[in-house]
Amino acid sequence: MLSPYGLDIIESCLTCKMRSDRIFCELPTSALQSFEAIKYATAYPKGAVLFVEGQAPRGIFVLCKGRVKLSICATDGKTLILKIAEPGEVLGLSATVSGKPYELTAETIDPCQVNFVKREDFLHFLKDNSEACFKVAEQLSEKYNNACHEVRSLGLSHSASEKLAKLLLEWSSKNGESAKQEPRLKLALTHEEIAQMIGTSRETVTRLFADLKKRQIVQSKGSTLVIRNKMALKALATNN
Amino acid sequence: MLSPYGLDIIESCLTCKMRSDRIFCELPTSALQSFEAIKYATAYPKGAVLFVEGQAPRGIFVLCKGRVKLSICATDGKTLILKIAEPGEVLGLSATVSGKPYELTAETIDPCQVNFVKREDFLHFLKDNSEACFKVAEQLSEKYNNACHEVRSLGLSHSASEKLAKLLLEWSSKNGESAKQEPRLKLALTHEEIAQMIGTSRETVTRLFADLKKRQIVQSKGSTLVIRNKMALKALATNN
DNA sequence: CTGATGACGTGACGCCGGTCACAGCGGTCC
DNA sequence: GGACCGCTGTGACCGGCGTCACGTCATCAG
Repeated sequence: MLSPYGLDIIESCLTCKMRSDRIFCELPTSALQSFEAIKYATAYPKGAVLFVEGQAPRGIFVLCKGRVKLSICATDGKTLILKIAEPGEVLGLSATVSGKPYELTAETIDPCQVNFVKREDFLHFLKDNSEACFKVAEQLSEKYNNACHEVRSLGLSHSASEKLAKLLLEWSSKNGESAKQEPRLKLALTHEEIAQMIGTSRETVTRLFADLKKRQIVQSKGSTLVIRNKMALKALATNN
Repeated sequence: MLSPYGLDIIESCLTCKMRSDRIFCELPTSALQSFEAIKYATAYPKGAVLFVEGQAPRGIFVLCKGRVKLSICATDGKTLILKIAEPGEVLGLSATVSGKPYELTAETIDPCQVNFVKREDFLHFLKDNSEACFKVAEQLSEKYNNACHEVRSLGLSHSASEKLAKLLLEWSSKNGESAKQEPRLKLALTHEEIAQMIGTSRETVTRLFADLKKRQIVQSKGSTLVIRNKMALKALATNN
């Protein structure tokens, strides 16, 4: 088995060990087999661009391994990071279904393994597999839901500190850490990128972190962040 | 035919004159008939609330006549209007498909005719009608697309004037007015509501309009607004 | 006619946060 | 080692806009 970019390639969806909570994974074997026939298993290095906003949709990208940064970008270069996609997510789905241009840009931030399916093939696949079609609807609902949360965070927050607090709480709830008294999380992003996630400037993020540390709400040990006062952080996230 | 709230009720989807660009309208007759069997034709007065964000999804609301305000709301009462839905739109679709709570609030701003379908019935309908299922996926893609535009507008704009200019251009492009040299549009919303659409305060909207008038970019005649300098407005929408 | 109500208009004030500028501080590559 | 580069930390400045306060105008009930 060749392994470009240091990845262990998952050869077949039928034998994939992750077949649990993934999208096209719980399909009947016959459907999975026809999916198998139209997919292209591909690998990308860190920093590769899967698609760019505004492009005509070529097809879907099922992320099997690695993380992908999803962002939108203004004409002046200002960037907003919407999400860091994790394995199991389907990227470019809505554009592929509707035929409209990709509405955001997808760029790998790890070496990634991706199953690509051409739009034409995918649409035929959906016509023939009503279960898959329903799963697509579910997945799109999920994405819409996320987008609504993003809108809420961007549109209804009063301050940058509120948005940062929300982001930290959201991150801590993704690992099993949220239940703990003092959740820990890895800060895999730079201040610049965090700023782009909450729509503010790099300097502001630096200052906000300094403030949180001074007020003993968080504490950083290298690249891990410990939330020492969860209540205070929640208060910041709901007030202003 | 009874007509509550001054509406002419469209009795059947099969004979509906609007069967063109609507969602469930281009289905084969057999599918339309089973849709007919599960839908409840209902009517609402102005100001009625179809559903509230956070509620468990009861089902979908197909808007046949009238307009519906879609908004999200913060704990402190601050409101963000996402969209004014027009006839043909399906409301509550994503929540009904995913089973998660409605992510926004829908409130009529005209007397409205609505076809309601219970979640359970609707899911069965989708299982049996793969074409309908695909249409749902298309519709959800559309909604996702809209949400992305909203995120872009909220997250990447530098100023309130930029967002207002974007909104006015968007409105003028909805009627056939956009091609004209000096497009006209009806201002059906109050300054307060416009403020809630672009995430700013009522006073700011008033001031922005005053400024646009002073600079001869727009001109108001009663409740209609004339865009006198489209170029300048576009410049405002892209710059800062 | 009069009071109430709701939308619009406008000045004053203050603060959040964007921007610029620069200073430490690891890494990495010759 | 030195040079370079990307990230982080901080101070100074100031402009946009949220907020408060108040005034005007149209509509409407009685």
